[in-house]
Amino acid sequence: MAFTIEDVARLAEVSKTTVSRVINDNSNVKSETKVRVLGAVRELGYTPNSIARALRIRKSNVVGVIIPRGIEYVFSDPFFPELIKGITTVLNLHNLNLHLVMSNSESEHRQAYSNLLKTKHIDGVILVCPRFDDKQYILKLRRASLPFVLVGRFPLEKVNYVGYDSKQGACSAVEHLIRLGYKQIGFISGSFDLIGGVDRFEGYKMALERHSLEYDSELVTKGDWTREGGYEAMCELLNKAKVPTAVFTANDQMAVGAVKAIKEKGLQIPKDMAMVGFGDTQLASYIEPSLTIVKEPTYEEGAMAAEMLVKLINDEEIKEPQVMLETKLIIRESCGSKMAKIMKG
Amino acid sequence: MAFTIEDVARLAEVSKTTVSRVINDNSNVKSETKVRVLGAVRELGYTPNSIARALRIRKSNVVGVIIPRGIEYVFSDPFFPELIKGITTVLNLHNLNLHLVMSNSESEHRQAYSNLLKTKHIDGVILVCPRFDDKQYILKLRRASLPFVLVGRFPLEKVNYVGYDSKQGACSAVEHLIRLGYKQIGFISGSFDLIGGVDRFEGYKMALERHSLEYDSELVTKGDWTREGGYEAMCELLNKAKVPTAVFTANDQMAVGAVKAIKEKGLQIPKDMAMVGFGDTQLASYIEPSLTIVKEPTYEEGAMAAEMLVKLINDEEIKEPQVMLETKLIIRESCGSKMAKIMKG
DNA sequence: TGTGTAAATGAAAACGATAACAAGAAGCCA
DNA sequence: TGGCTTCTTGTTATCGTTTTCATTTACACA
Repeated sequence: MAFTIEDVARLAEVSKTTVSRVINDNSNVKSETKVRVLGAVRELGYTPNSIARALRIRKSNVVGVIIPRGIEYVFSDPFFPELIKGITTVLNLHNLNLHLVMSNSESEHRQAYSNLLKTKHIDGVILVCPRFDDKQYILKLRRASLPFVLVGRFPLEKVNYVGYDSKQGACSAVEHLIRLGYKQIGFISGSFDLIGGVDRFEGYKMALERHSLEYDSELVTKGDWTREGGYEAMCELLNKAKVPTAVFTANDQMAVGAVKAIKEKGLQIPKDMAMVGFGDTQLASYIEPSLTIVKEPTYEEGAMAAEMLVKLINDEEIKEPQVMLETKLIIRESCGSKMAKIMKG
Repeated sequence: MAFTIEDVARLAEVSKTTVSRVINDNSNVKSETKVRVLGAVRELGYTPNSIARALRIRKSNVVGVIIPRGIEYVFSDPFFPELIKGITTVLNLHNLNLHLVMSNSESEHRQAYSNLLKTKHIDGVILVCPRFDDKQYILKLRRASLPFVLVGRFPLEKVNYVGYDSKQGACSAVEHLIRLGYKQIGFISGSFDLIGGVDRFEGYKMALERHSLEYDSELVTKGDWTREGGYEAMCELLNKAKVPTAVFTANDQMAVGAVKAIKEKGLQIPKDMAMVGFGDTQLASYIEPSLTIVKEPTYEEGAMAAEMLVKLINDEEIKEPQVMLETKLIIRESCGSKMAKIMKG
């Protein structure tokens, strides 16, 4: 069996308390004793039992990360790994462990939540990509007075989150098209159960408004974040009386589907139809033509969310409880902007 | 503060022991008492403190999943999410929690391991994609007599793993090309610090041998799993005196890079150069032409590894400690096999 | 009615650590 | 030397469960 603090104490001929002191704060222990204790620790290969410690100090050094059910369709490409990497990097720095909760159905999701709240073995929670209907769960977290941070903006007072400015990002994408001279700009939206879906739509409208272009619902189709959805949405747009000359899609997956539809129709990108996507998938840079996109700061989101949670757990003050990161427009071939640049120059 | 078993006991006017019995095994409790206890549990919204329980029963219901350092380059696309999904689905079924360890450097990796082994708060470990030099850690796990399962084949006696047959998969890819009539088949390998890198190379050679084609080192270049590496490796192949008419790449990322090199050279796929990749990335299906690939059974790997670990933890017998899953050849456009099929028919 | 067995319950110990408190040793100053 | 403070150490309680063991109650049977 593994050795306990008692074994160390016996070997070093001191009390458990002294051993504990040496291991933890080192306060007021004669250096001679300290040496003896550390020697015993080394000799036995002792490490504290983290569970016993967690029970006593009421702190487990574990944070839960909840990935919502059925979220795969948003997890285009490197989102998930990137986010987790951002989170773990920070957690590792603080010697915190990551407890990953991934649920594949609504009922699993509900159960995961209540387990997390009730079993009391978690110091805090990071909730990834909350949907509107996660509000109930978020309120539960709050009532349980468990520190938590959302990854993704959420429209609730005084809730801590790290998000990126989807609306602004979408707006900049559309403005990019407008600057290039496009006027009939279509939009393939995502679903509206995700905050990002709504924000991107608003960003689209904001850009139009800023440049005094009229919003025309004929140019807008609702997608569902998937490639197939993007394909169908684009087909729909192409069959309308008023066909856009440029399209902004709410994510990359749909953009890829849309590209397929455009090509099948015999149209060329960007000559006949310019495109901007949203996301940070490899896909976007590898299809032909490579897609101009609005890039999400995924790694940073994860890292900052983790940092914020660490502060919450340590009862430090949060200066900025609602962080909005900037998106970045990555210009590639799908808008013909290189040509445009030459024209400008 | 949260309620404890003592509060429930007081409310139900029984002892803690009885409450514990009701919650756990239900043995020998009068149904009348049981009702009273359950009522108290509900009234207080009591759930057991999992840490206290873990301390007492020496079982935490947590399994660690270790993702090696610097592995991103192997994590083409949906590998990581798919694998984790496979793992969590099974763990959820058994009410086990997932503790994710992701290390971004060798030192973090080493530390993560020793933490995991020492802090004794974990019932078992799943180690993803072990590299050859992980052997030391694997031996440590074994010495600690902590149940563990590897995801990915590992050449060590009596070690439990779930892998897929990389060699056979590679072989079938190359045989596919051979069947289509290609004789000068090039190979862009991965690095050899991963077992899969070696296996794929062997599969390549095995296919040649089976069909009495001579192995020619002129047709082989070493890549590094990345797109850039694939690009450069392909350039190298194209500049040799003896240029292959078909190429098998050890993963998709490199295939994509290779495609780029081929196109830049003005060659057409599959007319001038056929291609087969390895992996299960979206990328492969979306570049032009879509890539024929050998698909890894990622979800299944995760699920089966988790199942095996659960059995190990429960001291059940493992009938098959070393599972090799089958890969699947997905035929798309990059080999011109449609034409070939017509010719056959 | 007494006896033996099974069912139902509870008291106390244990899991392995830390915290609160107490107390002895040592140093300082008058 | 006595009294005070500071340093160092140990004893005991505690975190919230489960387990062991003992005890009480219920029931069947002679």
